[in-house]
Amino acid sequence: MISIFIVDDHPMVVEGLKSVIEKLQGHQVSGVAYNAVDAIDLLTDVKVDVLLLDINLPDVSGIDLCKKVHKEFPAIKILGISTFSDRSYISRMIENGALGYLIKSASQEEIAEAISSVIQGKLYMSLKMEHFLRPLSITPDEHLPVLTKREKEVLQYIAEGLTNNQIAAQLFISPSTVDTHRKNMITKLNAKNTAALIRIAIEYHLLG
Amino acid sequence: MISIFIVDDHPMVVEGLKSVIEKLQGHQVSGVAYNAVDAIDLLTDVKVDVLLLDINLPDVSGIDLCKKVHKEFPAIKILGISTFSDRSYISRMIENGALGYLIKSASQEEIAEAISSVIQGKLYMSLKMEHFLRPLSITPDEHLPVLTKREKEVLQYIAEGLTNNQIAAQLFISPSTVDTHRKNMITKLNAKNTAALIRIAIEYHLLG
DNA sequence: TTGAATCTCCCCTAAAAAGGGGATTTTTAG
DNA sequence: CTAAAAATCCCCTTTTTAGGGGAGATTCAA
Repeated sequence: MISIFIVDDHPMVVEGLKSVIEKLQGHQVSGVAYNAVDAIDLLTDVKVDVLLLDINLPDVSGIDLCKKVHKEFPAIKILGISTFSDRSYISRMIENGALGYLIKSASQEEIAEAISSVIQGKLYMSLKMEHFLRPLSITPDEHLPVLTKREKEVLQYIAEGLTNNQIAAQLFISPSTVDTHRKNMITKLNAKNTAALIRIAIEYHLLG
Repeated sequence: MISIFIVDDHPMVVEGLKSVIEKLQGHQVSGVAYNAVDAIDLLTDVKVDVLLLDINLPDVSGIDLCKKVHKEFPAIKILGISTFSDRSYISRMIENGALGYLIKSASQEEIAEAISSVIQGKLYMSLKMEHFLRPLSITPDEHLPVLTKREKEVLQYIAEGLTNNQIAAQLFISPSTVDTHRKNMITKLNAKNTAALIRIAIEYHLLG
């Protein structure tokens, strides 16, 4: 009997997953939690083989919870759940111990397949999602772009519509420096210009 | 017996809603659809009192479907379903005939209450959401900016990083025209420049 | 302590966008 | 049919960004 634990703050999603899983032979839902704190508490008490973990939780981010669970309960196989828009998060969850992810539009078959994959220790990728990630982007070296602290600050102001001069005044640095940061970010994120930079940054959740 | 029809492209959400509704006395799920086209087809055949309609559909936007259903089946009470992030869409759905909305994290009680509210023709607002909308923002005069079809096209290209000249070449129009569209959008969305335009447009879900 | 990353700053020129203005045609909805 | 909305196009000047280049100072981990 495979025990599955669900963490998601949307009761609807939890219900849906539960009803799908309980139709599967040899699977049972051993518990659910609607937030990270409850999840950690409950995981110490019940036997869990597979953890279905939503990426957007009310208290802690799914990424952090993923990390924590992976560290404290290394035997538990983690499957991320998310919507389409969370591409960048997913890679991060995989970097933090998840064995795969499911999109919320997954079919019953996909859910079953995902669970049996991770039980065997295999990586599972939701098919519809795969072509959204660049091929083999699961390799740890190819990852999402990293902006420095200062760059993020500058980015924030750019997104608000400030010019280099105005940002410089805010940060008490030279406009040239702001310009350098802007140019570096455009290069890092492979953007054609500032407008595209903002779009890409938002896609990657780089903007507060 | 109240007949409920569910439109959502996430099977999990559909399952969850279904299982919640079927626990309620005097309610039945008379059908489900995973996209707008199927929804319209099926609605002509079955008796439907309340339509639970997701805002993000794969083919048409929930807004458009809402409009269409409200026009063609005025007797059907429409309840929008969404996640937190879709604030702006919700107001638009209400402008287009929806009687309320539910967030996906709604409890069984809230779902039941929402359905009975709209059956009585009352507006239902998911409590957790209410304070996210500015008070009384349901009034039809206070609304989110509307971009024209052409403007959205131009916006799309801007977000990809094309310049006025490049966009003009794509659309077979003059660069001046593209520039005019850009300026108009900046004015409409009250943005300081193009970078801010992109951010605001994404916030308002104006970008595909 | 040494090298890499980050942050800082400057030069140059060309291109693009911003901020005004006005104006015509085409579409669309009443 | 007609008025409003949308789409088209142009002028002007100034500001900002893009695309190159180089380079010193600091911070931080190996």
